[in-house]
Amino acid sequence: VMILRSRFLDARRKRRNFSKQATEILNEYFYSHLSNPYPSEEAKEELAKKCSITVSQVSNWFGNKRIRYKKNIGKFQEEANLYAAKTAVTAAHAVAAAVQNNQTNSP
Amino acid sequence: EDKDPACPSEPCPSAGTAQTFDWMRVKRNPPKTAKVSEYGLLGQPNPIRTNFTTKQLTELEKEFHFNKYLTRARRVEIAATLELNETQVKIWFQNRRMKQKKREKEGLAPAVASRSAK
DNA sequence: GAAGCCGATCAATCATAGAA
DNA sequence: TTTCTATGATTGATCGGCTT
Repeated sequence: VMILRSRFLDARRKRRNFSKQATEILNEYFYSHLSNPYPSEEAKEELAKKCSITVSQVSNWFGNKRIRYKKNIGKFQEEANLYAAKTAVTAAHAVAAAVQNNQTNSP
Repeated sequence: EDKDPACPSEPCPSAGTAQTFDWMRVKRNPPKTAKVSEYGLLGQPNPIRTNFTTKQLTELEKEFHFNKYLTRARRVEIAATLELNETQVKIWFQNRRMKQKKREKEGLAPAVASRSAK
């Protein structure tokens, strides 16, 4: 039959998931730019370096993420809140550190 | 069920403000490759994304190896031979060139050596 | 002013990795 | 192990911008 669907047995067969931290970095960027999750070429290169993946892989990741996110926003709500909180905590730490440093220098 | 954007300027941390931005509303127009089938009859307006056969892809690939760009005449020829629109052939070559460029850019010096495999 | 190209993206699908 | 879901990659086709 039409078993010709053997799409030349692409290279997608040997797919490898990205590292936990790479996904972490990508998601942080995605959710902190949820209003416009379209990283520039420069931003993609930076993300690629941080994640130890190629620029194309970064593009693929954002392409898939955007499509899948808008396909079912509800499904990503929990994840969205998670990263929103994470960035908030990071910001809080920065402020706390600044305050701490300020007090230490004020006898 | 949508949430009324009650607090647009106030970053209330505990509330999951899942706003919908413009990029989430983007919709692509369906492919103009409608091409009502010859004897279709089935209420299939248009299969949307055409699935090229192995034969068609092989011929296109062969032609690409010969010429990265097509002339109008050649395009008409190929389209007729492979039973595709001129547009489909044109688009295929465009995509193929992009693919070629991508491969050249990446398949060149992986930077970090990988001579530890095998 | 329509037509082709480029670069980015979309959207559907494939094939596999991983969870259940 | 088998089934189902999450995810990276591929690709025909679209969108906007620019050139011919």
